[in-house]
Amino acid sequence: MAEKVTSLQVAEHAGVSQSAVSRVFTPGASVSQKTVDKVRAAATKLGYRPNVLARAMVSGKSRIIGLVVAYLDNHFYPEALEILSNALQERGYHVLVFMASQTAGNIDDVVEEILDYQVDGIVTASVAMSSNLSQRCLQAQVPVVHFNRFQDGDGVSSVTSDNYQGGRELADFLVAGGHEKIAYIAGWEGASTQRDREAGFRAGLAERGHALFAREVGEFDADHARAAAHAMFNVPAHDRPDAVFVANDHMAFAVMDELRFGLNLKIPDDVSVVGFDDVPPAAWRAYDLTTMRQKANLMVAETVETLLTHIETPGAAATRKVSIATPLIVRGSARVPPNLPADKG
Amino acid sequence: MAEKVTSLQVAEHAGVSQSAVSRVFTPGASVSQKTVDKVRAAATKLGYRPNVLARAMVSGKSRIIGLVVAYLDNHFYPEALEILSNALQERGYHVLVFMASQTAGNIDDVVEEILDYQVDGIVTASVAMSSNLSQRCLQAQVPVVHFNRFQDGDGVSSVTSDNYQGGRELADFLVAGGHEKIAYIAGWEGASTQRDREAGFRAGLAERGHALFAREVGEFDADHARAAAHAMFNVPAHDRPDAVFVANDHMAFAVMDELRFGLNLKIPDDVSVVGFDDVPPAAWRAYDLTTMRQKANLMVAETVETLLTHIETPGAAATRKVSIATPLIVRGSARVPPNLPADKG
DNA sequence: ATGAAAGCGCTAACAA
DNA sequence: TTGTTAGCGCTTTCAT
Repeated sequence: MAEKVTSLQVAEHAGVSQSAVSRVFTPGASVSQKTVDKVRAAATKLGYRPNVLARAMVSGKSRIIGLVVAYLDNHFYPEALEILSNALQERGYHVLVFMASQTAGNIDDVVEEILDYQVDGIVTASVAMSSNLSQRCLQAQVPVVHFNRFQDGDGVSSVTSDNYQGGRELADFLVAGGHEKIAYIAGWEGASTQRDREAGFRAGLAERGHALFAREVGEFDADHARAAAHAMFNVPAHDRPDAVFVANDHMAFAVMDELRFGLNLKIPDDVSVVGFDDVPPAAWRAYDLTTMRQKANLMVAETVETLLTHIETPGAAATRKVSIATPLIVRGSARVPPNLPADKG
Repeated sequence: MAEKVTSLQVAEHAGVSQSAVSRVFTPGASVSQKTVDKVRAAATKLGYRPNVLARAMVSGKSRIIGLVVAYLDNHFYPEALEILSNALQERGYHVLVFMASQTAGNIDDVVEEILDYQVDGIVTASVAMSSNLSQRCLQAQVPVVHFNRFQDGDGVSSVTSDNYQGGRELADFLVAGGHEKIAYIAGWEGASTQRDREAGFRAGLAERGHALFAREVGEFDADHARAAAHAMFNVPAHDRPDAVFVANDHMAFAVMDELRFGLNLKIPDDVSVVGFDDVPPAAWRAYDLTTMRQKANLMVAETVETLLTHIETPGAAATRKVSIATPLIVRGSARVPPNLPADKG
């Protein structure tokens, strides 16, 4: 029936000092078995549990990680969030969510708010930070890891896929598949993922004596992507690409729908489509999308590792820029090079 | 360069008392404009921001809402989470995420952990709580709202769609469409949403002189659903249903894929498929799924409203059981009754 | 309107 | 190993 049980009450019940109670609930502390027993008994009886906030105040460790995330409609992020939250939970941390509207200025306010909660660390998912802001976190001693966004300079770590190499291999794959008119539908131009994927893709094409045949911008948004596809493909057959790399799966689905149902093109007979991410719907039979897989669990593992290292050895750890290889997942949405068997992932 | 600025430092800089600083940052407090100016100036200069945790300790209000969520793969939940987090953020609250593994016992531990953070309220998304646990929250004075799960008794509020009525209208729709052999693929049997949708569906069929032709269980899981569809439809044509209601969209996509690509059936010519939720992929042309829309934003709005009412008027507010109507979204995956024009939602 | 003083519940020296 | 004593940074009486 008690509304709030404190360590002091437990102490009185157990006939020990308040600090004894504290020690019982502090992993590495020195307490006799007898004290432990008495305290545990009293605690259970009263329903006592340590107040995390009070602990945070004095210890300076809140065991809260702030997560800044911009949009959850691309299924890659919910997936990552689930893995991240689970991984941190196992290590005794929890995720406090902050939605950052697309608004540029907004992100600054959001970070300030996060800092107000005395978080032990910050993960930004697909959100760039002004170096001004990075400074602020640095001086507040709060380590930051950019997830799925590369940013150089600053003292911030980042974990990304090797987007450049991924783009390049996609170019290889399409050229090897015998395509001649290869196009690209870009994501939001402010994103490092977009930049790197495109740069790698162009480099790959160039290496094999090709160049981009057409290009539109999809902004990482389904509606924009659909419009981009329409503009790109609603042209005389001669001007129409025979392959297109769409900068992420989320857009690729909209593109495929527009091509098949809007423009009556056959995939991959009339046009090959490849994406990037390998989110769950990519494996659905209705899309069966050939794509580069972003290994979400590996990316999260590196993120957690980096963050906790910085938290637990303050100042000591160097900023890391982790880049993770993306395996090509060959499915049915793109014509396959003769010697490469399709593998239904 | 300062690492942590306290109100005391600001006070010294501004030449006022520490409590004056506190008052400046407390909305309804009485301070002279002069003091406000001095303090604000000093605060800005030093980069001071109030420590939310310290404030929480003394005021008893953490402005943290604990969210328990089980899985994010059904796109309905990320969507809801995004709306929820934004709505709370606007009201000055933030969401602390706790993943509850499917494990039954786990949920108890998770709730205890949440309570440790002195949250002001708890939202459970599609997670049931033992009444034992509800008690615990009640006595801790922490209001709980079940999102998308109905639970009677206890002192917990809940916000759901009107799943019973939704199921019933789906039955109406399929019968009116001239279907004779109507089947159902169930979700996880422990879920109130599953129970209510099925009960409503059966009632609707019965009212019009029909009965369930076949039934399988999909557990709200794509793989199970696929297997269920296979078992249900891989039979002689005579025994095959001509319509199926799948308990949520997430499963319906897997079912559609199995029917079309696994068993070579035409939708809706050979079989009509309807779902529940209206998650984004339902509108994708490759699925074009007729479904009942769960109004996520309305559900979230009610959840927030309920929760904050309980938080701000402790004890006073009555527990609410909100139920929200689900409009039928008619698309192309089901044969349409003659007099009802298809509306491409 | 303002300052002094008393905690919120806890951890971390410091003695003993 | 244990108890005593300071605070962590803030809000909130209570005087003034």
